[in-house]
Amino acid sequence: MDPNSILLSPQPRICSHLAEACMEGERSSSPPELGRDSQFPWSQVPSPADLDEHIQAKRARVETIVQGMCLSPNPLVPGSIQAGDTPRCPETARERKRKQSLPTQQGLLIPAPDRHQGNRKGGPHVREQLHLLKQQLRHLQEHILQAAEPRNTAQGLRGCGKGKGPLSAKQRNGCGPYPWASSSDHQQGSSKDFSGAEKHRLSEDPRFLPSGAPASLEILRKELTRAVSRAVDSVLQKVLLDPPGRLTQLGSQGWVPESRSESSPPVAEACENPLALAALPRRVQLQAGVPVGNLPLAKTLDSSGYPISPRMIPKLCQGPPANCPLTAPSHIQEDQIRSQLLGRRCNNGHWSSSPPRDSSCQRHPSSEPALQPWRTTKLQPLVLGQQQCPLPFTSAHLESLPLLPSVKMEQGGLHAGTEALPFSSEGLNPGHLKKAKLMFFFTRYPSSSLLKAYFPDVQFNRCITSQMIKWFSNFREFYYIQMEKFARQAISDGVTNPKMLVVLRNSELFRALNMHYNKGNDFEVPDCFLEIASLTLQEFFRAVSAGRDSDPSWKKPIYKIISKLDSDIPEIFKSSSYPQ
DNA sequence: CTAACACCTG
DNA sequence: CAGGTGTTAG
Repeated sequence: MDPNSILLSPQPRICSHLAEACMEGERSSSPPELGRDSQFPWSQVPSPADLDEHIQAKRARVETIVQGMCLSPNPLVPGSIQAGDTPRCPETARERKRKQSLPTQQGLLIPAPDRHQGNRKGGPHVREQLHLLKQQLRHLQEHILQAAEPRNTAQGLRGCGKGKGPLSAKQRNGCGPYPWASSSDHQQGSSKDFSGAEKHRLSEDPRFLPSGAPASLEILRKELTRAVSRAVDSVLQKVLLDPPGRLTQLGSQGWVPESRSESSPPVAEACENPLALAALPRRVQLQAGVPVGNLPLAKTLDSSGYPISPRMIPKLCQGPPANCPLTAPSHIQEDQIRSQLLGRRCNNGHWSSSPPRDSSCQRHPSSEPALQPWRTTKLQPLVLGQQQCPLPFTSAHLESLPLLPSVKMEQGGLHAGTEALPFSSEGLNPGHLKKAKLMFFFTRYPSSSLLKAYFPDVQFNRCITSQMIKWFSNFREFYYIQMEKFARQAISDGVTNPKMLVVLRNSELFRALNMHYNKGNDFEVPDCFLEIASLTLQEFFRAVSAGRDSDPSWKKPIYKIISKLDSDIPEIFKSSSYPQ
């Protein structure tokens, strides 16, 4: 058994890049600069003594962690490494400062396969719910209208429905006219009169308010809007989420002996189900940023890789083409070599509502048979189209709903009617934390402005902002610790080629991360995250292998690289009620 | 001075 | 995860 074959690369689904320009702007304008120390003092040589102490301490810490791992078999990839062969577990490891309670409890994962709360019935059921919600909404609407009667009779609200006036424009042209509609929504012909436009007007057009309008009406209106937003969101989420087979393990096939890593066609193929996906409404395809696989990092390896086939740059939904960083050949100052990394940006984010049917499918670009699925080093890049990507459901649409009431009406109580969502009226709640964690899959270094954009229901102030920034800092800490830990583990396991280190969904590392950021697995971790994770792991591996870790600041270069790999976050996250 | 980051602790 | 600390940079 070749110790080098670890974690084989999953055929990443293509990530879509439908990004929203807005985010782009923010990000680019204020790239996550690792704090102020962008210069990476690693060049400065600390005093020996000092350095030693420092390193010792850190190493001890990591080793402690690693040691913990030693207790659990097959740290990297289940099956790839024998339980017993973790050769050297640092004997020096003491110093259990952090209680890194790495679960390792695979027990938790076991139930995963079947664990989806049976929401797979995305079809009729959901449709019904939606229909119902619509009716209710209509009733409410009528009530409101009656209240406001005096004024808007003239406008004839009824009629405005068809004029998808204002909103239609906003409705993400290109993404389909039914922004908030679920796949099944279209069909409901009748319900159509109650289009987003109508709702939009109702909630936004001030003209509908009786001039002298009782404040209560205003409040009612907002509440209604909000409730509707949430309702729609939740329904959509049900449809979109439905992760029936996520996480199903690939089993030991997760990795493949190096020897065949490049060419042998995976036997386990089996899964391409474009059809299923095709059925989805607007599949949003994605793109993937640049393959991470061959990051030639220090080696200048092939340049083959970024094949971003032009076809891929489709203008998918919203995103102004401009952002398709796919081709980004950016050359970065110092890390010219790693430039490729930087250019990539993946945005996909999908809840892959996973292919309705065979969920357990391993992602393989079915349409691109030519690519060798196993290629650990070349993460299958862009195979375009990809029905693979199960429809991320460009929330773009949704966003318009939930955000309608941009009005920051979080004036204290008043959300009486809505029990469910814990939307905040102040401060951060668990829901926000959860959302932040999921966002971490896309962005490791969110700017405060980005956070503000994605947490519309939060009233930011210094404290809140700091707290959220702190969250991400903590997320990163955990992330990097894991990376270092696994990188060292790989080294001790005899891995020599960093390219062999790829984070797969069935790897221990992935589990650890997923457990931390996505407990419950109710979210499908985007492939781009796996790529970033793989890359991070490789970087740590290289650094440690090269003995760079003797430098007190050896991680900074890695941080810098990673900080540039944030992806765009799916629009749905902008919904204040997102994770529900 | 502040924001943001990393690192350490509890 | 929150606190605390030290650092950097604007």
